[in-house]
Amino acid sequence: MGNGVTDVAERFAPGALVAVLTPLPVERAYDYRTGPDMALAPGDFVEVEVGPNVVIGVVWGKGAGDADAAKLKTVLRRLDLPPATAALRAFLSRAADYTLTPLGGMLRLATRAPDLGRPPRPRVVYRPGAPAARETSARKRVLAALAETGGAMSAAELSAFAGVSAGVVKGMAALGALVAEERSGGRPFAPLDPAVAPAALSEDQEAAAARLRAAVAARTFSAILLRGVTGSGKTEVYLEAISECLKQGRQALILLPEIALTAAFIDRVERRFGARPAEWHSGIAGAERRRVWVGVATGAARLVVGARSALFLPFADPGLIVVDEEHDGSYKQEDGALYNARDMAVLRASLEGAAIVLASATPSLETWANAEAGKYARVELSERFGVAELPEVRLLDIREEGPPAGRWIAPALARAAKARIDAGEQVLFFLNRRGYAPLTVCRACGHFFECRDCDARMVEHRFRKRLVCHQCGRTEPIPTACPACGREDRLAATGPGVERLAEEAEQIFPDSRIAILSSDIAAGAIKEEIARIAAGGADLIIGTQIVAKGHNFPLLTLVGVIDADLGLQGGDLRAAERTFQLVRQVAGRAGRAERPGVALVQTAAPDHAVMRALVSGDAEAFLNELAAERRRAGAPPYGRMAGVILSGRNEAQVWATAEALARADEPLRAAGAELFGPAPAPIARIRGKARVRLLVKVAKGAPLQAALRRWRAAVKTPSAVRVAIDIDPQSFL
DNA sequence: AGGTGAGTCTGT
DNA sequence: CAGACTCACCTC
Repeated sequence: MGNGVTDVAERFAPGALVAVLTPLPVERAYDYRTGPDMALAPGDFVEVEVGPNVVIGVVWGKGAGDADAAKLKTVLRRLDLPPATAALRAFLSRAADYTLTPLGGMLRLATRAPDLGRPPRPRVVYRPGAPAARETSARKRVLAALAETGGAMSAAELSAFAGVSAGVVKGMAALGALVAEERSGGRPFAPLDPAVAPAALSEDQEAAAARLRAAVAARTFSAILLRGVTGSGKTEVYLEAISECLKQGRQALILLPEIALTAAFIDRVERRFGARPAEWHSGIAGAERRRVWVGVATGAARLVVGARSALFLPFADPGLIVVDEEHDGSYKQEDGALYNARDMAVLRASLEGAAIVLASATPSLETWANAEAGKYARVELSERFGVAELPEVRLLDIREEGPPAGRWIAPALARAAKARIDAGEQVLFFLNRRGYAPLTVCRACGHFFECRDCDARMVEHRFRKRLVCHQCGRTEPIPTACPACGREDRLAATGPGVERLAEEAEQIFPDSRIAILSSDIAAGAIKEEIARIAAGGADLIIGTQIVAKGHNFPLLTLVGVIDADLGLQGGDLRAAERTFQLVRQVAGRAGRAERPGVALVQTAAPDHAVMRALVSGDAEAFLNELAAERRRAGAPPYGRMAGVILSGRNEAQVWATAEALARADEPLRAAGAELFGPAPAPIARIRGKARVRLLVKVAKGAPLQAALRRWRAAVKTPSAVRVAIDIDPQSFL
């Protein structure tokens, strides 16, 4: 296979040389000797020493035999965990090759759970024992709870389920009315039952569901773009595919772009399948994290709902991966390795022989192009389920009918909003800017506040009474006097943020209930706040892009996009695409119930292709236009790119390194690639580190990674300068 | 990642 | 010229 992954069932006898991969940032597996009384096979989890530390490892195959025999150590022990499957090992290898990440770093992503080397603590569960002397009502409830769930439960589960105190359970155990029993393994995963609440599907949805079911039933790799406008019921449709996958006895994974969405989504799965799926993201920690990891590996956990890191879980036999909101930028991020979870999900599905569903109302150009090229099947949901049309989108040219200076709500928008609120409906003002104002200037001397550590302005957050850097999160109090000229009370907020917008809205709509939704709200409180608003707890919602993602507000009929041009600035390759996706998604929040929705989009560029596409609603034409443009420019997905960001504390050294890399570009030219730069990165300094970027561009199909690897190996770069290579960059920040 | 041993800066 | 501190290097 060329990636060092062995398919044949090799066994390694005591004393044999085995290659063991550890979750350290190293490129390859190291050789160890199999311990006495130890038989190992590829994929086995083991414990080994690396230097002075004991770490977890995976038997990757036969030892290479190239290490100094005197240095060879012996595998300490084989761990009692299900072995890493050949498919998982192949996935880690291929993902490492693709993203230019050390192989060990990929294994680290796949073993991010605590105490994998320790055997799990046995669980004490209770079952009914001898009849109790006195049958109190609390005791009856405990026994009824056991009868109802048909099994044994831990003390904590039992008291919660029966609604009694822990003391009741303890007392019954002491009397012998409950018998304690030790069980190995953690709390079991409740079985998901497809028959609990089958969805009532429209004809359109049923046709789509049938195609997804067939893809899952085929038990081979296939990729499907599931496209449906907001409100078309995509989720119900792909839950049918999940249902089929569960019937096939295979596991399924649903990836969501944000943790904030998982809680509500899990409730929804519970309603459909009668039990909660396993949940995986950075907020799941400790014993629960371990339980899910092991459950996924043994196959006990049948369905996982999680953030991008869930893609690296050690599934025993996955049959379906769903990437919801596949166009979402948060699938591409740095957590140890730079990877796009959507692309890696396709790779994993192909290696696992699984189906993959990429769901979106506004697919990314990459996915759309793959569907156009016939690589992905295309399943469309055209109707909005039980709803009127997609909201009508109208542009408000703020150059002609804009608000007065220092104000952001145009009179026409204010009038429309007032009419809706008076009719008892909800209105949403969307502004993708947190805080009060993006810029604070001294009117006396022109001084403005910049972050000490970043090339970025400090943003005023008036509610918190702080200036905040949105790059590094640093905060400082808002001074009353200008630190440059010392004049008092001359500092002026410039430009809009959601907080300032709320202030303006309060003046226009003094009798309305206004709610702000932004990521500044604590993660735990967001779910309740959304529920409160959805139930009619506010007349006017003012929100950042957090409102664009998957929340339903049934009373909402008017969306006002305050500054549609915001995302178009900065000359980013995907600016137009992202603006279209975001505004369209936000607009789609309006008009869920029988009332049709309207979106009023404030722009100073009404002739821009994005704005025209938003009005016409013709996404297909817009994508065709974008595709033609990218094809001409040889840009992704019709050409390939890699972004290279160099960063370090010493600016001169960072530049010198970038220039040295730029001079040594023969390996790149040999592969037909072009190198651009060095240039200062758009954010030239973050957390005190200077940032310089290079860009590598090559025709589609050229060996980009191999060329990059040769290039990097040819230039010796100082370790004080970090060189991050981003394959298929999403943005150039 | 995390430890080590060499190289380097600071203060005498 | 000693002692602390930073940083490149290695891990089978």
